[in-house]
Amino acid sequence: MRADAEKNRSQILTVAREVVTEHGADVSMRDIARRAGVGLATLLRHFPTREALFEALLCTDLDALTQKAAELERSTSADEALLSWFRKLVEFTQSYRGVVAMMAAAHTNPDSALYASCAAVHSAGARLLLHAQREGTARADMNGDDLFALITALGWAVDQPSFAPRADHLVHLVTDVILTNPPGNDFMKATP
Amino acid sequence: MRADAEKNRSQILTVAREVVTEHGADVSMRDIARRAGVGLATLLRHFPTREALFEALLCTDLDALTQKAAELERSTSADEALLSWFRKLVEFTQSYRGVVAMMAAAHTNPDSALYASCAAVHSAGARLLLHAQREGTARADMNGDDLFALITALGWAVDQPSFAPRADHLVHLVTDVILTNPPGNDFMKATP
DNA sequence: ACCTGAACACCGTTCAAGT
DNA sequence: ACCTGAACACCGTTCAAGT
Repeated sequence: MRADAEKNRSQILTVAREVVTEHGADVSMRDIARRAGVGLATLLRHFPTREALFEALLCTDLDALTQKAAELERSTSADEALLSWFRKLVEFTQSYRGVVAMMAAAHTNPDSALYASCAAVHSAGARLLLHAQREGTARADMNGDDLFALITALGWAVDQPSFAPRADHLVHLVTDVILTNPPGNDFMKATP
Repeated sequence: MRADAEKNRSQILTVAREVVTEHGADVSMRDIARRAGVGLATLLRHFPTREALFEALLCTDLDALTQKAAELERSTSADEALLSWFRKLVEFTQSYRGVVAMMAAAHTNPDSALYASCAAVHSAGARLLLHAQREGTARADMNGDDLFALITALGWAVDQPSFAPRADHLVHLVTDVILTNPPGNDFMKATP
């Protein structure tokens, strides 16, 4: 890549991170190009689609998540690994507003620039689930798709301003359903 | 309202129902106006926003849902009432693609044309939950917001093509978390 | 090679001009 | 009263023209 092209590319990525952090994943590509000081056409040749841009923005974090899954699998018990990875992933979905919806859409069509990363995260989660199921600490009537659906659904809900305040509690509720013997399962005595 | 205006209004509603059923809630207002054979400006004066249009499209069903809650509260046990109303509501969210996201957004801002209906549904659900909690059949550490969040999150997930096939099972998983003593809770023996 | 402005077909909003 | 076409400011896509 030519030097000026490389400079444009990194400039775009830096600015995109700022703009998206501020205005969410649905911000117009034109705005990003404007704030990066390049033509819209230039932005679109570096990143032909919005998802291509986000693939570049997220790949580091997504790779870290798949790696984290393997790491947790080694270091702790299967149920704890699943639980804390679940939390990590939900937390990740909050990195930018609207990014969960994009990932869920990408998960559907293999042509998306985000498809590969999503698939990797998906199977990393499926592994953790399977492991916990073999030990009997995760409920047996679930598969990787269910896990991914619950995580993204949760991420989407927490994305909504009206549900955000209950975020931690909602995570707690949903993780409860996954583990057969959740830690501190004393909700009968708890109060809202 | 003048006779021709009334005719336009009902024509718009009929056509909108068709178009939205086919293309989802995000279809362009222009398309609806086009297929209804009226100018775009006409459509927009009858329904100034997309949400105003949907309020008209959904109000019958939404009213039915709030009424159904009261009906169930009388006719069956608190946990069964909560459970079957939950299912009804999730089912309703599938009436048009993308309608859940709109309702969740409407739930946030009181200026939305859909706000009132959403609030009514919300409090109907909260009542059912409270009733079941008093009997000890629904977990105590939940409130109406959590219930609404779980339902819409589930509706959103089922809206995604990749998660749709697991819809019934996902509903089963999430309802399990709400009831303290779910019916047929034998998931340890079940297989995916 | 790489960048860019402009043309294009779309969107929802607004309003002056028609009946 | 009600309807409508058109102008407007936006969007993402595409491409011929520039360096």
